[in-house]
Amino acid sequence: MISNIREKVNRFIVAEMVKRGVDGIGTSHGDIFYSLFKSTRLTMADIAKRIKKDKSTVTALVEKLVRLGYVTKERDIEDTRVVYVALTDKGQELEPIFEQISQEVLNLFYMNITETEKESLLQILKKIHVNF
Amino acid sequence: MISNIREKVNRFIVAEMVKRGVDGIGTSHGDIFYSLFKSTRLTMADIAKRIKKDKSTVTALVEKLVRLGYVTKERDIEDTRVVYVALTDKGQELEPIFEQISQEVLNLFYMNITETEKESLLQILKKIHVNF
DNA sequence: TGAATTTGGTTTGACGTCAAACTATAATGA
DNA sequence: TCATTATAGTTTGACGTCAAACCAAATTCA
Repeated sequence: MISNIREKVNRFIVAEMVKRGVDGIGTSHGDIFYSLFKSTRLTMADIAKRIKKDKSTVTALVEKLVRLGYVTKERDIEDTRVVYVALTDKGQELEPIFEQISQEVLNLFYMNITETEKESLLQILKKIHVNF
Repeated sequence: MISNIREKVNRFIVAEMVKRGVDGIGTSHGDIFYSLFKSTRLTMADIAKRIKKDKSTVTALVEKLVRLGYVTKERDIEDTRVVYVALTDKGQELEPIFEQISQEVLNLFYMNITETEKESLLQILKKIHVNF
């Protein structure tokens, strides 16, 4: 059921994005956006850590965002190994849309769920999470 | 958190299988095994429906199980379009191992979770599930 | 200083996944 | 009967994902 919920939520999010004209990006790209909304610029390693994906995965994900014009990559001058990723204007523009979808997802997610159930759920999931 | 739990559970399962000498198969293959433990033989479409994956995905998954010697494919004689998938002896042998891992996962999953919490969790997740 | 090690990223290969196009066979209906 | 439509699977192409190998630059330390 957990797998199923996750799957459905992901599909829902992607569908909502498409509905708002944001096509070709998935929830992992969304995670990168969220990180960048909070930080203006991040290194590849930073992103990998925050979105909990392998660094090689991040290379591919960011590459796509660059291709779509949402972010830019720039090498650090001091340490030429590191690459900074930052949002373009086009990328920035997605923030309100993401915020909107995020709210929508949460509302739908907790629809018909009482506040105490919500608390309870979080508590239990947290326990399960540490079990593994 | 839900994504995270799912991910961790999957990893745990795969690791347990490797630990028991079952290497190279993932949880989706596991789903196919479970279906076949219950049904002796299934068509590709049957499997797709049960494990909720695209039929082309099933083609690939089953192909791998064939390659590893766990299942066989056989065309129906009456309707030559349909293909039956069935476990080999080597495949059958995995049943107890799967059962064992399944128990282990459940135990770990619900560790430190009371029976009422468990009930509650199921109830809430079910609600969320229908929300989407 | 110069070699060894560490660190940041990319490349490559494998794989699960889906959607769309395709093939082949069955079933339907005019 | 034969053309149309439906059904079962496979193929192909794209993509996210990881691990391992790799490259290049920085750091450490002998």
